Amino acid sequence: MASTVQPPRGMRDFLPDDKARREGVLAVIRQAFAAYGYREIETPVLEELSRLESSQGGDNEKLIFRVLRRGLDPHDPLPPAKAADLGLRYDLTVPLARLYATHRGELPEVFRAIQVAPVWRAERPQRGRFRQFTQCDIDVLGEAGTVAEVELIAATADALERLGVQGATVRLNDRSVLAAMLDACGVAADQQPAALVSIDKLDKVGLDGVAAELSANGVGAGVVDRLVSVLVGVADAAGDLEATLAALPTRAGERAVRVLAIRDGVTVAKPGAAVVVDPTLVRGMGYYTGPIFEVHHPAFRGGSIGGGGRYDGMVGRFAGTDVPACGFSLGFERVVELVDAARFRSARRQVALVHTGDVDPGTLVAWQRRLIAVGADVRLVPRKRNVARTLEALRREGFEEWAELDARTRPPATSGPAGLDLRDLR
RNA sequence: GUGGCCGUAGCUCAGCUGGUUAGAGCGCCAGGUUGUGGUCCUGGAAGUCGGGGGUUCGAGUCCCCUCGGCCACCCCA
Repeated sequence: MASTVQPPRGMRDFLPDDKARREGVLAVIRQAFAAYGYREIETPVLEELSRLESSQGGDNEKLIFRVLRRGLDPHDPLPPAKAADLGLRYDLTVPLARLYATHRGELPEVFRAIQVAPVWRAERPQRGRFRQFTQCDIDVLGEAGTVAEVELIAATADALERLGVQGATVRLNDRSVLAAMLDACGVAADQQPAALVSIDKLDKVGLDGVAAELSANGVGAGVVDRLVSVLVGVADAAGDLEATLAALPTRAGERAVRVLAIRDGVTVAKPGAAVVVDPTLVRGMGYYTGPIFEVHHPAFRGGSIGGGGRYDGMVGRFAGTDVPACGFSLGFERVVELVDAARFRSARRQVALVHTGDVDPGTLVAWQRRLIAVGADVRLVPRKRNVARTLEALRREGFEEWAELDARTRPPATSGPAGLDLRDLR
């Protein structure tokens, strides 16, 4: 093992190469979003627990890292519920709603926000899943129309396109379609949440698996049969829009108008975009109220690289009056993995000054500053026994040019026109 | 949160059924060699065998606990 000293479980250090790549990807995403008139905001990493916990964050609420109150008496331990009053955010949507409620008067009527920031969930880590990870969110607050959804999807598709990520598909659905579907099949209201979770696993456990889980949850056989036949119909439609709609119960089909409007909108706005209407898409967050969407990529079977939807009820919980809201979140850690190991290197010349140990520090840094002044990034590197190996390592870091300095190298002029000197820069 | 696999020098790994001062390659350092530099030779530094308990005359090797990584589930980005 590398070291016994390690970062906390599920959290990572980023070395220069990783960091450069991540920042490069982030810059592209930010530009793609900013191009649609969105502006970046930032909120504290901590929010009041009561806000994090009452916002229908689904299972994520169980994964909150809680922060102990200050000044607790260690000899008089309180139950966890009373010992903590703040928690690390598990997503960026809840803090955004809070920010909006706090600053509504200072914000435009329709507010478009970018958020690029870490969130925390106390999950069991594995590939593409961490306890601290970065999300890239765009949200539209104050827009009730489907233009919000169309724009969000277009912007997200743009970001992926700019990054050269191929093969991503956006799946679209609407919570009300799901609800109508379950109603029509006779699923009792109190069984619907569990039923949704089961349906969500369709692509993983298959029809039989879903049916078995529904039965296990106490859904009657007749109801399961009806639901399964709907799901079979959807599956047989194989993505064909008309066939998919025809497979739905009438009332559910009627509820699909918004989804269809969004799909049509995206198709008109961005003809190449891969958008698929999928009545079995569920999504875990409880706060979604209408259209929902998710980005899938073959590299993450079963998982998504992003998702979002409309959450018209949440801002009202904080602000008192309802404000329509809709957002899309890209899972940065997963997106980064899909981006070609393209080098996001400095545009400036990267120069190494390989020097012997007998050059005095002032002279060394004077040379360094002279090169900096004419547009290079310059690193001082002590000369070692095997220079060739040193140079190879530098090249891997992006230092393509180098010059050698020893005590006999004449000091640079401290003034006057500076050109990139040490003409034998190699 | 549940289950499985794994954890030996900076890196990649070897250490058979428990037995003397834990090894190799690469890298690193020093000296020499070489057509002033990715060669070769010699020597050297470097390991709490993830951590803690236990079994044993004796544990890197067995048992328990713990930390961390990976995988599946759960769920999600």
